[in-house]
Amino acid sequence: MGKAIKRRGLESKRQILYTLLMLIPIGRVATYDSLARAIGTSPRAVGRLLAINENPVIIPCHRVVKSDGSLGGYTPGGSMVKRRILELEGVKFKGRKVDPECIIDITDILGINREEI
DNA sequence: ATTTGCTCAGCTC
DNA sequence: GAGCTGAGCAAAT
Repeated sequence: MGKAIKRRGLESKRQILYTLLMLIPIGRVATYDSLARAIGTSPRAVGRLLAINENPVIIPCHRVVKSDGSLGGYTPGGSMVKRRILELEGVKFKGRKVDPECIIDITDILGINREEI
């Protein structure tokens, strides 16, 4: 399985993105950049995909934050709600930003999936 | 910590 | 086919 991504249409990327989102552990958050690199696109594209997505219930888009730890955007409800959800998940906040320790790289998840657990 | 500029991808005209 | 907008990023101040 090395290359998980192939040059498919948007469909493929979206699918993968959703999967990765669901792979993010509770109490942790991933960055747009990480996801973008994972699926082979740019951070903005990820944001766009998340924005257009219409099932926030099964898609934990709230677990995606900016590289700086800032919340970024959140269409259903706003950043306020996003922060609230994250806190509920157990994510610690450092003032206005997410605690760096709670931010994980998606590649790390894949790594531990292969070695540990 | 805050501000500015740039970049990349998707969407619209 | 060309232009605009944006759920961001990086660098500079």
